[in-house]
Amino acid sequence: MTTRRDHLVETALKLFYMNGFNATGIDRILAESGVAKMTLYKHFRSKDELILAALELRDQRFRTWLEAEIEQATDDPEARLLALFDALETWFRGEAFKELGFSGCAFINAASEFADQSHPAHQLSAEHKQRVVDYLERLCRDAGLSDPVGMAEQLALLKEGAIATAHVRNHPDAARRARQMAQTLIAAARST
Amino acid sequence: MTTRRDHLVETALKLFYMNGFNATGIDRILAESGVAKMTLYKHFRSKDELILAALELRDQRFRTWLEAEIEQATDDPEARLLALFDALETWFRGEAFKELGFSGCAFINAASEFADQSHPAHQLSAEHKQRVVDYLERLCRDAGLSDPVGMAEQLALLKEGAIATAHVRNHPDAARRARQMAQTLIAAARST
DNA sequence: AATAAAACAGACAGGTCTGTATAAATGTCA
DNA sequence: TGACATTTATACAGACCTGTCTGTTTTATT
Repeated sequence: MTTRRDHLVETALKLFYMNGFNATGIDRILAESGVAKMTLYKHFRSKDELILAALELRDQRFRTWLEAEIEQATDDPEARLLALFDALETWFRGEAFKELGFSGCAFINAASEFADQSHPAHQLSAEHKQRVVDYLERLCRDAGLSDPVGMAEQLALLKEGAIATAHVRNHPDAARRARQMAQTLIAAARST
Repeated sequence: MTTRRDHLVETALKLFYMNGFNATGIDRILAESGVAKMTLYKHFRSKDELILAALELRDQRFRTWLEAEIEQATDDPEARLLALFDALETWFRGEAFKELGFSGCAFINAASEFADQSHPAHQLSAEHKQRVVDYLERLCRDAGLSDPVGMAEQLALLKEGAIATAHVRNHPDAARRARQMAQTLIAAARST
């Protein structure tokens, strides 16, 4: 029965994502979740460990959501590459994770706050990004593209650019622009 | 003679950029700069104001550097669009702002820590991004592209994607990939 | 050299932070 | 019901934070 621990991580993720890691105190997480402080420190050795648990939850949740969104959009392998950007747009508009809204990418945010490359949270963020690239590579392979690795990296780069643009400048339509660019790039890759 | 104030803002920018805004205490900035606390509060009403001053300095410095880098690279208007990504690569490799190294984009970082869109630091970040887009639009116009506004937005999106990728995943070669993508997209735009 | 402005050092207040200690309350399961 | 583990409430330590206050020293101007 880890329901107490889970509830804690859930609340932590929400507050960390919406207000930042350093700016969110433990007391706030405890108050919001209704969990006692000693319970937190029974499950986690430190706040840092809680942060890591929250990011791991986010990684799992986000990738599950993204893959489902893409795969239920269409069966056509090439159309799935574009469906990525449709998914992004619903995310940017706050329709994906209703209780969280959209505050950029939790992992870009983590890498910002924990700038040191060797920090566990930064490393975990890099791993998350890599996992997404790996998934995109699979999609590119399914679409029969000649350079699935390269195209996956291209799509990932467009995705990161769209996220940053949507967040910093509050331009959710960056997803549509990225989609258009992806279309052009895929067409160019196909004709080689 | 604002040399004392300038030195303070300079030190603040360095520490904020390398270690984050919330994680950097005022005492550290004072110790590193050798400025007394009362001097800080004579020039700024609060830490937030110091943060804004540091970001304004960064905006000015970064854009000056970027424009110089592009304009001294070549006189060919179209080649300048690609020179953007060469500049990014030297930045990612830590050769641009020697004393700062590379810790991502200060404005993406600021938007991460101050997630609220109405926060002055977030707004200033959005303005910085917009100014860069405006500059790129000028370059696109000089290159005689048919849709300078749209292409500037595309290049900016590639730039943001490259920055995020270079920082989070520690992939400075993202600049080169973005350059390649830009080339393809420009070619596609020219042939319409 | 005299006067005014600026920067200095350092203590301090009041608050917040993480993490620990203690003891009461709650729930679980035999 | 009784034994046991988990969670709770609350107080606390020690560190750090921002911002203020006081008084001294340095710097600039005339």
